[in-house]
Amino acid sequence: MSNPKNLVIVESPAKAKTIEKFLGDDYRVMSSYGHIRDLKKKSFSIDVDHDFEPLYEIPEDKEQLVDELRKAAAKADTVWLASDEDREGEAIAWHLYEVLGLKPEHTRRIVFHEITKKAILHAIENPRDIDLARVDAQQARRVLDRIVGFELSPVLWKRLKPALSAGRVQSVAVRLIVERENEIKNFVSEPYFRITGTFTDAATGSTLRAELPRRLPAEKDAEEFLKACATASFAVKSISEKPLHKSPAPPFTTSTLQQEAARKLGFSVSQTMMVAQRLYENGHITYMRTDSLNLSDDAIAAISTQIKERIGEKYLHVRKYHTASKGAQEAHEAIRPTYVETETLDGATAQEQKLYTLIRRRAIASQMADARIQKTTVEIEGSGLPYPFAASGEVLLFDGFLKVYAEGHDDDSNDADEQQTLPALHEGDALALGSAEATERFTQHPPRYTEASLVKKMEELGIGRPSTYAPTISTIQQREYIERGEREGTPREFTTLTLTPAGDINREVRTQLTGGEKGKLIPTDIGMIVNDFLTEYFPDILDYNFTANIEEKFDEIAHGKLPWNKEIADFYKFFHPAVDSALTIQNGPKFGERHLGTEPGTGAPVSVKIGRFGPVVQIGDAESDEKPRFASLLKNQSVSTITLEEALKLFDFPRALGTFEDLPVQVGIGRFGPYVRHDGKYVSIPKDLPAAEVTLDQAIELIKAKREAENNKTIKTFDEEPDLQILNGRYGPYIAFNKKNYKIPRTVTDPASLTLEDARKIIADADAAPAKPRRVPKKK
DNA sequence: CAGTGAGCGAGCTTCCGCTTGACTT
Repeated sequence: MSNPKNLVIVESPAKAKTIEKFLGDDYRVMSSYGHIRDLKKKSFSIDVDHDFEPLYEIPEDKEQLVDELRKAAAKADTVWLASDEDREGEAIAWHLYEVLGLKPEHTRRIVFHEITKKAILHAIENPRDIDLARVDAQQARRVLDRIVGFELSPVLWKRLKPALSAGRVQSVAVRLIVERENEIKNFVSEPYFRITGTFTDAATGSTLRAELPRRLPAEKDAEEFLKACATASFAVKSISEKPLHKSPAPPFTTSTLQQEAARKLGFSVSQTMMVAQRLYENGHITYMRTDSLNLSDDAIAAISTQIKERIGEKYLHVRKYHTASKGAQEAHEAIRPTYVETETLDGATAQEQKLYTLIRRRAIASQMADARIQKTTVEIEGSGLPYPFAASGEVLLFDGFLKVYAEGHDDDSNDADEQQTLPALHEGDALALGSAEATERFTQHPPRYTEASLVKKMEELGIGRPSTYAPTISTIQQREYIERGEREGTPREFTTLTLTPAGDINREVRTQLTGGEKGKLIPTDIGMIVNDFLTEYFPDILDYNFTANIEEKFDEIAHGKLPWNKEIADFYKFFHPAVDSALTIQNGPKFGERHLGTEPGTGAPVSVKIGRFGPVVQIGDAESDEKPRFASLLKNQSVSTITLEEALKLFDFPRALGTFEDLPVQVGIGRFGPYVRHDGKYVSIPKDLPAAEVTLDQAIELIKAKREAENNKTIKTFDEEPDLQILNGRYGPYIAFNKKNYKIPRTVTDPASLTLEDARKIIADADAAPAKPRRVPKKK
């Protein structure tokens, strides 16, 4: 192997591979894989008494890498530190410099914001020194986060429950979700009526839909209005036309990619990042953790060619986008395809192809012309009616960027009026009413956050970075501060009034599903109580503007106007005393504890609070002679809403119901919720059946159903291979073998017909298939 | 995904931001 004179170090190995191609044999390109040194993992590692000096260490899993970098650096004449130009990148360069023992005369710091040959060569010709002020800003950021995290978390352990956590970013994310939930709880939904009608142009016979722009508050108003419609004569009162321009959205950043992939592809935030990572590693897209909207000149040129050749010259409109989001550091480009002309990826999974197509179309659309739309609004007046109807229609004059890409919307309301094309009309034209209907609607509470809309909000507030959005969301779920909702929605009745041709009102009550919570983020009891605690004792840290304000200080540090440890000292002066006072437990109830009353008979106090293992009801107290008794809350119960009656019922378990087949039947509550126990077997009680009210008959039903399922479980076994079974599971038939389960391909219509050879082949194919995508590690 | 089924506990837990593998559940 040749011995290159130059060593270039970048952060990402995929980037290293690309850059190596641009530089000649004289250059070796290696990757640092992000940070190579950090504060010690387990200890506080900040010397508060000596200017907050940080104690750094090389994490164990980085030692080998650092070793290799050291060796390569020793051999090279010049080491080029090419980490990103943001705060973290500058710090990485500095840590490399320190750890590798580099000398100024052999070291160059270079930066580039796009991975093009031109940009790299330009960077090599324009080296600079490490920007120590910027490094200090990073140290301040790092030290502040450690102080906040490692001083706040133990307060929670002591005051609420062990193993909880708090931090500058995660605690604010939880706060957003808790406060939204409180808004929803306090929201009073009010019904109103919306009137729609269809009209026919008396002259031409063409029809149009119109609606009353105002809501009518009560059913009787709606009814009166409809009745008046029956006898009214209608005519066009006015027509207004206005041209609209719609501009394309900028190319993707991490946060907008996560939002669109959620809306259009149904991906979770972490799923999007995993798929994007694969696309990046395979060279299909640029870096996926970015807050930049910038596209390189080369990319714009390639996209322009693509638009001119494939879509048409009049669709081209070159645009430069500038980042508006708070705290953006723009070390990279926006997310775009590396080769925009590539439409279909070879060997990509369906998910990869879908995400790639989304990225590609969005990037292309960002360089396309505005769409032009003619919007027409027609007012329709009815004689004797207090308010006119309005009909609106859109005509697409020029599709522009919409030809390739239209951005998704968050609102899941079904109020969105579909567009129609209006017939040609003139003022004064007489119209005949075809039908008219009043529909009851309800004012909507603000929507719960989804993962993606939470990311959007976090970005607006400047909390978190592209590399941390997905991990933060999984942290607050692992801590059980929030959970993803599972409910499909609850049915709600609404009234419709229809005007009949005879002029009568036809009243009908219908049902719709409302308030679906699938995938929405909902705070748990622990999340709410931790948030109450933190906002009470640490309002400054939980302030939505805390990060934005402190970022201004970091900027001053980065510009050399403020020593970093001075800033940290100022912060610590107010923060640490707050920690001390939050640690002091005053006498009285535990934080978040609610007293529900007393137990009938004994008179012992009954309270509910967060215990060592989560929400728990306690009867009695430690001071009395009787030992207190405990019972955990059920999944659907909450510390804030549980009643004394419900709490007492939890102590009825395990409850004997009687006997079945001469053996006792019991109802108990286990780790996974309520269950029926009989003959050494357990049967889960369905969620919609209150465990406290299960009767013996119901329990026997459940036991029989379980037996039935057991009987149907085995589809086929093989004498030659007893370990291999074809079974019927909750999700259909599957093959069980060696403690592992295998999906049966859809092409097999009758699993019972599978032979041992068939089954073995399915197993072999599954084992040979590429490793399954990594799953988010579960909490231990 | 494919099944589970305590107990209020003695030695732990925790931050944010950079970046990818190496583990078998």
